[in-house]
Amino acid sequence: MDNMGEWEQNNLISELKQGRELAKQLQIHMNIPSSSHDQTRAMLLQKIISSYEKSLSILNFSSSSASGEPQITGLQIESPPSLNGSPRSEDSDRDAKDQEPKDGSRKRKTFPRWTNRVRINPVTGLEGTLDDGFSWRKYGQKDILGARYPRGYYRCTHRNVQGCLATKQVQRSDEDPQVFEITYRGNHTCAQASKANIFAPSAQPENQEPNNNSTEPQQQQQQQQQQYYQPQLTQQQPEDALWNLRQSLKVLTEDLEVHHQSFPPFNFPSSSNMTTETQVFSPSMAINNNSTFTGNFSPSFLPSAASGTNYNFSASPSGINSSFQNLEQSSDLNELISAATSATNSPTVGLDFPFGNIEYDGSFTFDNSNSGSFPSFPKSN
DNA sequence: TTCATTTGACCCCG
DNA sequence: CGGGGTCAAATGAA
Repeated sequence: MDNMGEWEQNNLISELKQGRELAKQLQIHMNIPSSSHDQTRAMLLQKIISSYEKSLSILNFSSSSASGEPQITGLQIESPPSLNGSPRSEDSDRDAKDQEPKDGSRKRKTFPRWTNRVRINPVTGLEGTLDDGFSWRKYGQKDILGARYPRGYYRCTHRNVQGCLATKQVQRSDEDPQVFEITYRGNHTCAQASKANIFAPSAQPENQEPNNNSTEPQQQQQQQQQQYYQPQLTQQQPEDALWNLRQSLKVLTEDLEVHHQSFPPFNFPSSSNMTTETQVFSPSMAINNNSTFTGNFSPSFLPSAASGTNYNFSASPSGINSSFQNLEQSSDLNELISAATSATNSPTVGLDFPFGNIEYDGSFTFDNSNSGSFPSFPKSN
């Protein structure tokens, strides 16, 4: 905790520097007309915004947490240990809990968590967003007291292999069935994160295709969707331009994050998210001008987005919408959701999400609860 | 065959 | 003790 301040400071400084650099680059690019540079400009702009957002969020957190809670940011740092060592598999959770006692505080600390609320618009039909571009594997579903819809539990597909402890919970809002609350815990430490974030081609294990830089996200989403709606798709490339944009956007945020995080663990998605969300929609969108995107770029996963990418470009076929509605009515949505959320790798084919577009509600929340202490071990509860 | 989801049981925390 | 979260066997899909 002591370090937190320092850490935050460093992050803040690096964010600001980053923003400055990006602004300079933007300035340079402003003078260059070609369309190809438009993208670059958009990216830079997005990055700059992200940078500011992060900076602000860092400040906010620090001030807010004053009381003693460490910040999310800080927390994140800690988590890595587990990762580094030997990745534990599922069992680890329990074990971890047991083991924790060392420090003295045996609270089970959880990772920082933040919640995004995503709204799906049946009308528009884009999709998206339930997934953040990461591959998630559903490991449970539970009916929650007082909640009409069950909560789905997801963990990173690479947990066992890479020790990625990121998890998320997806719950549909009672009041507004079109709204889903996605709670993320922990950040991705797996290769996905880097991939997703970076759009550089990286060699990746598993299933990615060489073609797209970051295909994963797309793939994932689709897969899920596929299960329910479609047979598999193979990956395809979405519209290049859009695609690039998104990627770039991601990259940006991620980039930033990466910087600070020298440590593995968490990026603060939230931070980026928070601000980002606003940014994302408006500015970036505008910049892009894609009719396609339209709202969809959803912020949904800004948080994770930072890490992942989502893309849903899809031109969604009309069919989806209808299906979506149906689902909605039935309770199938949940399933869909889960599917959506957990993506594995799916190819992108467009469209796929039954849901339609998702919009960011704009709300997201952080839980600092855990911040009180860091667990040596990251598992969530 | 491999991998993901489903689902009931189990465990821990409050 | 109850609820939330996780495990893991069973099942299904590709």
